[in-house]
Amino acid sequence: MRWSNSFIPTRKENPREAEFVSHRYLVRGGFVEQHASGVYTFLPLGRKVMLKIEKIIREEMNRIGAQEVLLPALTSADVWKQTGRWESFGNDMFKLKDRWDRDLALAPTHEEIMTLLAKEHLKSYRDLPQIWYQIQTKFRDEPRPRGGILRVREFSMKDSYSFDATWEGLDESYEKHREAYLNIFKRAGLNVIVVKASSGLMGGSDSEEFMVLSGSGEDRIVHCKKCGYSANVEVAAARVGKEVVPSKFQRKEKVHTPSVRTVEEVADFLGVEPALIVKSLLYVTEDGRDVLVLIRGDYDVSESKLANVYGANLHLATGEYITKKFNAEPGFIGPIDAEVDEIIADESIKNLNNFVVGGNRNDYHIVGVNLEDIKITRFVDIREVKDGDICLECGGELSLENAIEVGHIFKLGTKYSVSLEAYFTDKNGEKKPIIMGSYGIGVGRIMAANVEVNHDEKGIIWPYSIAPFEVNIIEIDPKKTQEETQAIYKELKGKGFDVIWDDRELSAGAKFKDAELVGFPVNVVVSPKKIGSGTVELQIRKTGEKFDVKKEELVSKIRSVRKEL
RNA sequence: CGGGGCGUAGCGCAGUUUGGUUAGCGCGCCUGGUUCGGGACCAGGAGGUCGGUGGUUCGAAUCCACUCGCCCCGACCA
Repeated sequence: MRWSNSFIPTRKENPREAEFVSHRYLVRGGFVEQHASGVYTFLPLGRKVMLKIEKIIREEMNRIGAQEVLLPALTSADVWKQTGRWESFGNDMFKLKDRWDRDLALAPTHEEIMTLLAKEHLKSYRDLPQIWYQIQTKFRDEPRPRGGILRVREFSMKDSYSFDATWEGLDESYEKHREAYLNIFKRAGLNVIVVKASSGLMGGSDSEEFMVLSGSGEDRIVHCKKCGYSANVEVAAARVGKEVVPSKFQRKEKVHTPSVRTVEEVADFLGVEPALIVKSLLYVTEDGRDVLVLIRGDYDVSESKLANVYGANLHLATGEYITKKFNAEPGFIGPIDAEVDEIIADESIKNLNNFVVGGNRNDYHIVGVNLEDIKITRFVDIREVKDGDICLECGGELSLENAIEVGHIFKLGTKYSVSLEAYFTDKNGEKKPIIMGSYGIGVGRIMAANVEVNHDEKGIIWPYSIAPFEVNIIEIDPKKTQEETQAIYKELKGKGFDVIWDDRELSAGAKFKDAELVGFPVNVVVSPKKIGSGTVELQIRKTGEKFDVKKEELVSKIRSVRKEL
């Protein structure tokens, strides 16, 4: 491809709205352009990168015996209603009506549609196992799109689904995907860590996420440097890190604490550490039961963990509700004599003695309280892990880091096959629900995460495998070296390199800047001076190395150097 | 949904506080010429319903109301 004939609209300046590195560079490099909030156009370079990522994905999926299909994006509402996700997705799903006033949805994922296909055709244990996948556009009406292409409302996703007759079979399909995913991310130039995750709206038992560590990520993951334990903070478990100094309160008594509400204020006022305060939070379950949740003052409740105990639709009670129920404002409520349906406690308060709780009366707290003073129904782990907590596996110290989720795999089990009645007949003639898994990769996320991780102040540094072009020929003075450059271009093309030839009538500096911004891994500089003696210059984007190479050795040199890129 | 910020030429911005002739600057674009190893130079040129609607005023990019769009933070942690 000659650059002079290409559509590569690079820009010198950052777009006004772009704050994330990947957003800035992908727009400035002419890869993508914004159409609306969370909706992007892919320009030729962006499209090329996406296709290269897809090629890697297809190769690795095919390698585990998966077969590619393409399901509709425009779907009828019925299936979603059958599995309950018409409601549970709620506003996250783009819903529309056709001219007959029938409900339709733009699919945010495809468990339902894929299960229907399986139901239709997988009737016998002899038909199993199967793995089907597609690479397709998904639509999710995100409450807040973010970071350019990192969180969008229309995006390309590789999703696959496994269908097995046995639980062992599911384990195998899951393992195959896990391996394939590790290969895919590695080949696409990403270091991922696999973390235990919450399965959320997908349902099912086990799930793991593939995470790329990056400050721009919106997920928080817990990581143990000693043993490698990793989990999304939504599900991570740990031992409390900091022990509490013995309490100075020797007996239980009510203390006047005027206008002292938050844990920090109470701790300050009483002259104790926040860990000695037991926070009381009132939650209301889906069926309207009041649950008082107790947790050590220096910790936060993890609502995703709580949701795993009580179901997704649990919510924190409003201030008015609390005031009405307790006759005390939030900030002064506590577990002693509380009239609620259940009191549960996080394990963090198990070893506390003579601690402080709200007095269930405005401007009062109770000090010197012990566990036997409270009617706790059960202890559960509902605490969000903090930096410095202790690893349950090895006793090492845990740290929290931000990460971008690029893949997620689920053992779904029979949730969808049961609700959509996808049964097969086993060896003994018995009808059984197909056992399923579902597995997703965000194609655009791979692209964006790559830029977040691989860049410098000059621009993007693409890994060789997914670069928009592998080699860029920078011609310093197009009028003087046309024939020689064309010969080099043809040779590289002939040897199978994906190469672009920057033949534009621009100053050398401008071409270098563009090359660095767009991020070609290998640049070949052809100048009148050097070509006379039969040499060209090679520039390696990743290392910044520059060195002269004889024309005849160019191909072999690039071949040897690309292995490192 | 709550909070904050922004919308002026293709892109990035100034001008808005304190209303006043033809709305500026840089980059990009077009024409001609000179250049050609780090975003070249000279000369000439094109390009704007100042997000939209309504209002105040002799007069609105500027003031008021409504509205559309975009970005960032947060979404009840007592």
